Amino acid sequence: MLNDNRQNIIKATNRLLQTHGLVRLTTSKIAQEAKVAEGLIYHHFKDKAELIFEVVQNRVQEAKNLMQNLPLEVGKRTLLENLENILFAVYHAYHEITPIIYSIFADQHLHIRMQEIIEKREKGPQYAIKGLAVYLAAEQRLGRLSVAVDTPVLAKCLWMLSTQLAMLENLMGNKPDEKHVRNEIRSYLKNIVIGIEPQSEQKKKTKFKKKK
Amino acid sequence: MLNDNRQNIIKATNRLLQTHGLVRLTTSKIAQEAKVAEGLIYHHFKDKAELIFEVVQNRVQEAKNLMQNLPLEVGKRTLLENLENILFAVYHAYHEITPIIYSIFADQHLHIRMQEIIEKREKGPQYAIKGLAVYLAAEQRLGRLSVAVDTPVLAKCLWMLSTQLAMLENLMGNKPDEKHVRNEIRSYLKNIVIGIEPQSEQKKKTKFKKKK
Amino acid sequence: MLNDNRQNIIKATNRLLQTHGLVRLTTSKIAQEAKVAEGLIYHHFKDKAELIFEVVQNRVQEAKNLMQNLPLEVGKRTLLENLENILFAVYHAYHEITPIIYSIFADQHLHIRMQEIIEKREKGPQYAIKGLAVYLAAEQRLGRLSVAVDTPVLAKCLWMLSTQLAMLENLMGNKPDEKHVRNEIRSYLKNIVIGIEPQSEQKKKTKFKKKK
Amino acid sequence: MLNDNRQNIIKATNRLLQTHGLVRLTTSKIAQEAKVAEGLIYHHFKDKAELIFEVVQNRVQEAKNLMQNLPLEVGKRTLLENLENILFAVYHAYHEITPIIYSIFADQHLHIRMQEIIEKREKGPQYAIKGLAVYLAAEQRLGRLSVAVDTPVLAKCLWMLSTQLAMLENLMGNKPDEKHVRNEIRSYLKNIVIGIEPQSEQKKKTKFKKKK
DNA sequence: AATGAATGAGCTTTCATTCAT
DNA sequence: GATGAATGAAAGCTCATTCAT
Repeated sequence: MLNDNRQNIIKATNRLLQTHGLVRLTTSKIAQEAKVAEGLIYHHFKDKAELIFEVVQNRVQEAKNLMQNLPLEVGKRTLLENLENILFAVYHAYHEITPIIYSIFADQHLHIRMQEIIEKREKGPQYAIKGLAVYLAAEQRLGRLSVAVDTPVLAKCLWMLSTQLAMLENLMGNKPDEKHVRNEIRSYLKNIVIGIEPQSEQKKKTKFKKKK
Repeated sequence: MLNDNRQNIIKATNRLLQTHGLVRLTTSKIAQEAKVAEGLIYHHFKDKAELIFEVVQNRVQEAKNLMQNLPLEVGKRTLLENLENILFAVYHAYHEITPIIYSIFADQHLHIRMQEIIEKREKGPQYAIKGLAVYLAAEQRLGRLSVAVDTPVLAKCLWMLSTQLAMLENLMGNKPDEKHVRNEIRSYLKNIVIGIEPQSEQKKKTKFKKKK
Repeated sequence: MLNDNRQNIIKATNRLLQTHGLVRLTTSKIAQEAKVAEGLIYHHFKDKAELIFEVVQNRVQEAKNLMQNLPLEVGKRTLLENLENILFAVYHAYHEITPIIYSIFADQHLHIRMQEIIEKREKGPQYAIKGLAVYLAAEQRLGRLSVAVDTPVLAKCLWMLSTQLAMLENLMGNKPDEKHVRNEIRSYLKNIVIGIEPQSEQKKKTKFKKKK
Repeated sequence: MLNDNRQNIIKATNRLLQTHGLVRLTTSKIAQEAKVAEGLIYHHFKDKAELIFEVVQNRVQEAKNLMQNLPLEVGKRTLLENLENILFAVYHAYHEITPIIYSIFADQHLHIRMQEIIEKREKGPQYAIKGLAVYLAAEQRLGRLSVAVDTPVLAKCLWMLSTQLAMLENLMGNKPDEKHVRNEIRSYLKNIVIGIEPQSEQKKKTKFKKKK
């Protein structure tokens, strides 16, 4: 309860970062959005930079957490179906977060400070991707994914495609549209991951029967 | 000679955008960097936004031009070698420009203004990718790329991987290191594009029959 | 006490408007005159226009209030003596305010904004004149003013003469000099209002018959 | 021909003063309106103040000239008809000019400079009114105006009413509407000048017969 | 005479931060 | 903890004026 207002301020800042961006984000707007007095911000945070930093950090952590809750159903359904669902989840995890995380590029100070954290606290993408790599390795062990595949690299590529899609959609100002996004993802998977499924005759037969 | 100072201002703005970010970009710093009076900025540009806008537009156009000069050696070398060179070129085209473009997320005003232009002047990614798609189609016609591949989609995926790599390197604060980047790209191509080269006749037959 | 500085700013602005004119009125001069920080102006007023606006409105309201406290001694002294005192009071109410109001012609933005308020809040001259018209009607009922007179119109004319006199004195740079002003007013009344006092019965009869 | 541009600048300034006011009048807008280079203004005028001063002075002179071309038809029609026409002409002469002349109040410097001119060159209202006073004296000599009237004072009053009406209409943002203005003027004349016509029986009879 | 790029002082406004309450 | 008035430095921008051409 005592920290109620601290959370209000963080949430208000997050909301404003999302909707209006870092550039015109003022302490007075934050106070207004959080329904507290402007001065209170300085009881809870050293300065505005620290507040923004906390918000961005929260969201980076959040992205990592979301990556750890991917719908990883090892051995179930087809691999492509699973990947589609996973990439869709990744897309969703990043679509909201992207504008805030990328705000970092707008401020060298914030950027440098975040770089340190990313390195020290293992908050970088490589750590967020781990779960996906583990999943792919599991499928590989089950024989549902070609052994020729380097699973951490594939995991990274899939993550990159999903997050870049989220970023492009944001850049275009598009609101998330499930159908459109799923179509995009499916088209990537169809054209890129053609070779990653094991090529032995039996398996292929089994698989494509199921698809029908 | 007449537009000397106009160009000086644009170049100075680009330099500061690169080194200090959008948030710390002030008209007084720009004037100082360009060695002109602050008022002159407003003789050549309606306001600060228009100046930033022109810089971003120039750089986007530059990237687009670079995309049209990709090392597209159809039929020569191996496909993977060619793709590696191409993705490396794309990476280079976007490495410097990425932080600037993403900065725009941080300023709603600029963001909205940019979106309009992107739509009107066909400056979006889709147009930058065209050349790459044409190349892939040519290789496909030569039988060096599986006919199962949808070339525009593959082109988009390769572009997304290259640009997202550029973004990640920026996020980590890494300066462009050819060896490192080429290794990354090669690992992507190896793990992802495994299936896009035409396989031995038997396999292809089996596979494509099933797809139908 | 809480609004102390707000009032200081308003008073300082009024003083500067009076002494230096609208063109030379800067926020920095206002802050200096009010002995506050320049930024405080924007804590209390949306912008400079709103501040000026409030000052003008205050003074217009003041003039209106003064108009409602005219020395209206119905039935006492002679009509001309009363009118002289009234017009002198009107002159005084407007002498200071005239340059400020007329300054507004010089700024289209302020002018348009003022017009809206004048219409909405009934701050125009017509409302200031009401009291004078009521007085004249009272004198008319007492038989001290010709029934041929349209009292609202006469009230308006007397108000116009007084305020225009105030304006001319300002234009000439004359400081208010009671003797001079009273002489002027007396001369107007003598020459213009000759016919408004009821005349001998015969004349009135003749006249009003003819009017019908 | 050589002074063509000088005149263009003066006319452009006058137009802008009329439409947009003194406050936001810039040399760049003037140059644009006059279709000359900004620098040219300083070949023809010492500075911006001198240019504005010349324009205001021109218009004051113009008002004086217009006052000398009033429709003074001595002995013709009825006195009230003549006065109505005269006041209407005065109104017209001042309606356009008023916003520019009163701009003086917005700038103390301009105000002080104009005061000197008004005094030295006899450009003040008193000189503009002369013609009207002469007309009234002529009518007085013809017996069409009571000998009790001090003609210069009456002339001044009539001028004040007309110009104040012009000023009020401007303040309200009303465009000149002949019907409305004539009604106003007529109402002033009816209620104020009741007594200025000679009161002998014969004359009154004659007059009102004619009116019918 | 005419141009318009260039200047720089000064304007209005914004905003992170402080502090008395 | 909480308020919001107050600060003052610095931001974006305007504009009269100059000057090389």
